[in-house]
Amino acid sequence: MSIPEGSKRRLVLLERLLSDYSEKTITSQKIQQLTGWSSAVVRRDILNIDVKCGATNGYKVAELKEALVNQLYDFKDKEVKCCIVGLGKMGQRFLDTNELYDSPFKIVAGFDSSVNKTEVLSSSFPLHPTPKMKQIIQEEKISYALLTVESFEAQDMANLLVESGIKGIVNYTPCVLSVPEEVKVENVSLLTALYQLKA
Amino acid sequence: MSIPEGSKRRLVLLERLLSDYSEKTITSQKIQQLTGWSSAVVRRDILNIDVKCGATNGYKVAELKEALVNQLYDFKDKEVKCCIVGLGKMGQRFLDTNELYDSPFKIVAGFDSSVNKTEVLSSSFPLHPTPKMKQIIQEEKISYALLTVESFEAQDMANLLVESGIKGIVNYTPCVLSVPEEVKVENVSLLTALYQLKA
DNA sequence: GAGTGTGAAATGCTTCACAGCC
DNA sequence: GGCTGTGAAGCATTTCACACTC
Repeated sequence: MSIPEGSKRRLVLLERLLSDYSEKTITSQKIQQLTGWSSAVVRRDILNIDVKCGATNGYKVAELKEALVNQLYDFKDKEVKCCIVGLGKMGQRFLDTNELYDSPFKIVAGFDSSVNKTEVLSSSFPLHPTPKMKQIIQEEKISYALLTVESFEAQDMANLLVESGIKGIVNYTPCVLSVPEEVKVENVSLLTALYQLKA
Repeated sequence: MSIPEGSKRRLVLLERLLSDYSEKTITSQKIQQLTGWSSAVVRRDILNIDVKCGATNGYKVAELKEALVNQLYDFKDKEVKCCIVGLGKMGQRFLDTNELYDSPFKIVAGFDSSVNKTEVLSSSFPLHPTPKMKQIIQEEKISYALLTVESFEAQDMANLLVESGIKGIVNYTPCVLSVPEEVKVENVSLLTALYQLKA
């Protein structure tokens, strides 16, 4: 049984929400109040994951959260490897980020076409020139990429990532990437986000 | 006539796509190839905006793009004002960004709870302590905010933004924000994006 | 009694298929 | 002839409403 797209999007956010929810239980109405999704939608969404933890007085937060994590994400590997592609200003900010601290995700490599960048910059993980990308992604079994290159090379780098077997791309460029269906893309460029808000 | 949610999301991306498309015309099939949306969906989406520019040999790119911009966004003001809320590491990177260069959006103010930050940091736009936020957002008619504070104060700052009359928030925190229906939120935190990819 | 879990109805979105147009 | 524009059918999601559980 595959979970519908919209439902999945909400469930991921629900998991995020529960991560900093301090009560022991939560009702679908409370979730409605916090998120704006109708309580009926919330109950349907939760029906999509295989859990019975809410027969009365709302859902048990801990159980619900655990079920979400188990069924939404498949974390048999404790560590999910990521890499940065593009070490200009946009990419450099991830060199010493702690945004992923305490999460299953970990940045394990950086790439840039300019050898200058990869040699001069320093970080807690190795930096490589682009020609080594495919080899390293495959050897290290890197799952996801942060695409932080300039627009003009965004699609080329995306192609290279696809060819390397990447599973998903967090797209920091304002470009619309063309990738095969099995590769997922999340568009997070500031410009695109602002256009989405305004529309 | 209000454009459905999913359709709107695609149309914004279509506008982005056309922005760096060099041919004079484009067919729905070509768009399908580039984006993965079926050509029928593309034609339906375009039906939602009021334009007839494709009777043969595909759509005229220039006309289509113009119609998209006109009907998706309401740019009677040439400049759409934005502000940064939170001037820690996450926010500082926007102090000298050129990501919005050549776009209608412009960052015109920054806020932080620490007077230390607002006085020491320098940027091309003024930085203010949080207590002045409401006043300045209203005086300057700021439409959108980039929320780059730490998680623990994310919801409080969101509340303050709502109270100030903000129209939308680009949410760089991994928190799920509770805001009234009329305020839009785009979630672009790295962590949330990675979870969305994995689900 | 309050709130979930879930058939069944209502709605909305996507696909189909084809007439019409350049 | 190729491609759009669009009714109508098909499918998916959301809402409703209520039996059921604690």
